[in-house]
Amino acid sequence: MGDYIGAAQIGELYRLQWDDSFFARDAVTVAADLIGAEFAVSEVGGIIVETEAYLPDDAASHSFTGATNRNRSMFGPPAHAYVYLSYGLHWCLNFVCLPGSAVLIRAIEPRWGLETMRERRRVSQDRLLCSGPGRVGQALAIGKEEDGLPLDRKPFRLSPTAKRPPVSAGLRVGISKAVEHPWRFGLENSPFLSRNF
DNA sequence: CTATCGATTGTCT
DNA sequence: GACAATCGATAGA
Repeated sequence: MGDYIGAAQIGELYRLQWDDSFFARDAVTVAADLIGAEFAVSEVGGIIVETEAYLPDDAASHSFTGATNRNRSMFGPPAHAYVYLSYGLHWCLNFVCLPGSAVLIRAIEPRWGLETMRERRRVSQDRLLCSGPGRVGQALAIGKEEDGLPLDRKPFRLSPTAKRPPVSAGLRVGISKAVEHPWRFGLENSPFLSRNF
């Protein structure tokens, strides 16, 4: 537990603390603060460039109607993974924040393990390796086994950036309920976004 | 570039 | 039985 001070209060000298206290906050704030962070699974990964927040009181959230077998880890401790299967095909990764809330990792700028990612993804351009939540799951080999694992230990590596990057905000993608909230965040003008803002 | 559509299966009503 | 926090292919402008 630490003395994390919100980014808004101390500007560029933020993220003094990178532990449970970072995630035990409003998921919308966490989603914005994660842009620019380094993230890897077994040494394969890069820079988080796109996220979305999902809240307990949010009709688009898997947690909206309460705890079930699928969303159990969303109600577990913060700073753990929540992994679900999307459309019966794509494994998607979230970081759990306060109970019933999480941040979906939507895109990563590939930086480490590029060859491994290319073998797993088999796409023509590197910009397509991790530009979408399902693509992130495939490139980083996320599956059911990662559901509920703590983020501060292997196979994960997560670390802050030295300074706050320019962040864009917009509407969340691919949902049919609670569409009006601007809870999607991205690294401004990044070529590795799932789509532009 | 945008629009549309099929794939595929765990989960919940 | 319906639906889904998606993706890739394809057709057309």
